[in-house]
Amino acid sequence: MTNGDVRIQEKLFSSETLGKTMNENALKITDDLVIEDKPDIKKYSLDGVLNRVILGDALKVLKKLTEESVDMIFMDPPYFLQLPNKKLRRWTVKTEVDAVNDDWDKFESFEEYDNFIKNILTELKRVMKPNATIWVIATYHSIFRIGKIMQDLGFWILNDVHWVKTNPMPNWLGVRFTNATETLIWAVKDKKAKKYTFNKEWAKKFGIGKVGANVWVLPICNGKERLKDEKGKKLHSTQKPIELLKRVILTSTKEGDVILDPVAGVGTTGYIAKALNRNFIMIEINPKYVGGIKKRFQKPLNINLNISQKKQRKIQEYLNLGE
Amino acid sequence: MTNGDVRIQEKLFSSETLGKTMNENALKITDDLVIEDKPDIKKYSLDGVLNRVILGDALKVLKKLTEESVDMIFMDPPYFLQLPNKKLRRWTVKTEVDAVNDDWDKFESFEEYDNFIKNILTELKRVMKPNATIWVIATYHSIFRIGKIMQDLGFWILNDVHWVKTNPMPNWLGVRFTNATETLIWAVKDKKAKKYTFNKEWAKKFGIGKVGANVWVLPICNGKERLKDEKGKKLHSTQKPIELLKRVILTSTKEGDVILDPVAGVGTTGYIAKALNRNFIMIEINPKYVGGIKKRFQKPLNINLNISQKKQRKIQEYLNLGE
DNA sequence: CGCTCCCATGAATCCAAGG
DNA sequence: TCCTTGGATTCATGGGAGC
Repeated sequence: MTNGDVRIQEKLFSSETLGKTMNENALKITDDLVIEDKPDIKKYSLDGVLNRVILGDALKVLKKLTEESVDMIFMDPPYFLQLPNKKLRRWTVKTEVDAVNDDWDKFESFEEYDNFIKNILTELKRVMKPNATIWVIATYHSIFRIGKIMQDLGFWILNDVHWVKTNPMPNWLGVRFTNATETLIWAVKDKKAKKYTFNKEWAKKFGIGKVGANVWVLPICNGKERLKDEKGKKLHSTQKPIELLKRVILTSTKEGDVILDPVAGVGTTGYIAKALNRNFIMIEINPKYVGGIKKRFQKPLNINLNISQKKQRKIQEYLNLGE
Repeated sequence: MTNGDVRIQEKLFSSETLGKTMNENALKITDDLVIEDKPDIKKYSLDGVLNRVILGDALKVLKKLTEESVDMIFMDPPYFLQLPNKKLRRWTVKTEVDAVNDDWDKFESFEEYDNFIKNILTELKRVMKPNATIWVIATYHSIFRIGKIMQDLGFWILNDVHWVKTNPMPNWLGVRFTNATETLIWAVKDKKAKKYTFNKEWAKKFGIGKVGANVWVLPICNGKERLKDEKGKKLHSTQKPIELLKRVILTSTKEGDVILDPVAGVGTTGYIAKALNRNFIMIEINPKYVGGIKKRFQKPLNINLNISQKKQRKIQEYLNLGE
């Protein structure tokens, strides 16, 4: 452990570690980690984008990627939160749009959102190898639309995996159940796809029960793991936990695989991919987030492969029913 | 407890009981419990169908029901499982999995399925009171389509509630995560609907954690609770657990409310509704299932309102992580 | 009657190879 | 594409036989 290393010590998830940090090559990557997409670039070779972050529009960049070139995709798209104050938070930019007519706006917004998802998924399907798999995560605000679009595009759903948060924001008003879950859809390109990667042993370790169930219990991203800006504010509003990506990657990829994240945010996917000896391709349009990724990649990471006894106790405690 | 009573003693869900069984009136209901729908019937009054099972096609019957007349709807539609033709064999005991193979779950295409769901939901929305709520349950095979259609029809989703089964059938070939969940969508008619019924105390009791989370852990329906035909085979391939309906009804209705189940199956919804002093309207097209309902209603039921210590231990045990 | 052992079974989009 | 068959992957639960 060299000076300046800031190892992410997930207190709740530490017992044994992989014993491998990102190697020198991985660290050198930071020099030319980012590629800026430009209109005059017509096509990207796989080698040209491997272990790179492409600063640019997801859809535009995806169209330039090589077909059947990636082994796994993780996508964490905008969630399309419709806020109750009659304003919509759009996924494109952080502007608030007045809802003049609720019905009209709802229809417009759904259609716009659906098209965005459909277009991205269409390109993602194109760049997937025949036996690649894809993960998409969202909450109930949009996961149903996404799943339906995926089925319509011919994706064959393998599982819905439910992330149960041990520390959700309680619903203080008491007007509905506390929303403590996010849903991940895991799918292959089409019904015929066989021999995709599925590491049963990891799945059994992560899922509750003894059968490797489609339910993962883990906390949201906070503490040292959470990236902050210069003002100490969180850099990204929905940064995903390392543990989540660890599970996704370990259950569905092999070492050396190519993992694509088209809406990378602060780059958790690529960061964990690298630490687990996978390759990544990330796309992100927001320079602020890309800056966060660059900073992040300067620091190696130990991934704790096992879940500690202490964490197990914490989770059990959380899951306790009744009084 | 009179002679001949067969009380369902859910061993795992007994500690305190409601102390009320279905009363004499409820039992008398069995005499004229079933109404057969006919083309010459143009309209049903609310009184005429209250606490009755209508033998007929869901869509046709729904069109004849009074608008804005029900407080809550529970729908358990076909899931469109699309199971493969070849049966799955257990290699140890040389038996085959008796998977769902009912005609009612067969559709030609997603389009046909979508239309089926959309048409029913449209009528359901019509008969809902302004502040009524609706529950729809399904698995990943179709829940995404259903949710998307609901949103498009203007339903406003309050929660997705995840039923985690303590005893799912394992994915023993190890090609995907064991599918241990079903998803319930809980929604109001539209975004404007307020003051719908939500009993926070029950929600907190049922959901895992201390915040009333949207995750319910309970076993599938089996044992004495499971209805059998004369050959001892399960009467309905997808009978829902009493405990599930108990939770749905207690969290989202008041005593005296009208609960509609348009695809009633063997009538768990109405049966539990009655035991909890609610009113029901059920629609079911299959005479075999309606026969099951009639038989079922001849026996009173105690609902155990609390979850026993023993069951709590069992659930915790199931949820234990790691080895 | 109680206990143990055995077996059946559950909303399952669960295999691969060869004819 | 359909069907058969070899091979070697599964857990919680409850009923019933047997002791």
